[in-house]
Amino acid sequence: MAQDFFCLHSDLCKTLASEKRQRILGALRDEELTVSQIVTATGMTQANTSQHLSILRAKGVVNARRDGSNIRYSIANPKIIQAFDLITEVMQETLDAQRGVVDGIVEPADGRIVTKA
Amino acid sequence: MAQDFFCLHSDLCKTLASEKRQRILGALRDEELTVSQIVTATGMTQANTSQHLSILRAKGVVNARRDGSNIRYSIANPKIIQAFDLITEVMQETLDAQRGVVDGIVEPADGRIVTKA
DNA sequence: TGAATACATTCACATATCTGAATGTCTGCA
DNA sequence: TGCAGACATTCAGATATGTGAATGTATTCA
Repeated sequence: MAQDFFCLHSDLCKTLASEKRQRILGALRDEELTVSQIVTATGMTQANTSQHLSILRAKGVVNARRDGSNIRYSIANPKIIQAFDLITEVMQETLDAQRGVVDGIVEPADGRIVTKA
Repeated sequence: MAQDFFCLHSDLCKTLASEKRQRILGALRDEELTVSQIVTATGMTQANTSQHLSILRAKGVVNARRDGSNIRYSIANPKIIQAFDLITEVMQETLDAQRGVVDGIVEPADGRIVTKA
């Protein structure tokens, strides 16, 4: 694997790993939206929304097309939604596991790594 | 969707969005490894490896079990690998698209958003 | 019990990222 | 051409994150 593979990979991950940008992607999940609509949907300020859209655009995560005085954004690659959903599943399963739900086994809540038989 | 959903979600993403942690996950991809083995595989220092393993452990991304004087790490949920691979695909397709490969259409290289017919 | 190995943690500092405020640019319309 | 609406960008301060150095803890073995 190329030496900078992980760098590119984590770079894309970093782009996705922002609460605000996730909110934007959540809003764009099913439809193309203008910036104003994204602002309304996310409750963020216009300037901050633009900043994050700029980052998403630069990384090729979203597409932008001008439509009159509006600019309409959409998610560039449907696999991003798939990845998003996969992370959601992992998150849910991890939360369950941390609650000790699986097999009814409860691990020590502190960070200790215990010795097992 | 719950208000802190995106927070939890991006939190997990942030955990994955580190070049070093990705290198660790890459090493753990197919096998359980001791810390020493991870250090060798990644070329990172022992202390730094431990720091990142600690973060991965805290977020439930990896499992740790003691085996004698060693501690063996493994990836907690195979879906993390799936997500990893999905991101890889998106990354590859985005790079191709940015090179203007798709449909032979080359977009302006600067950040401009042009008006289309 | 003491030394050695394997690993974890803490601290202080450097670096990156996020944010709001202010301002700039583009488009449509009068 | 001038104004208004829609959106982007820049800047500076705040906050978060990553890093090496030093040190601590647990386990094995003599």
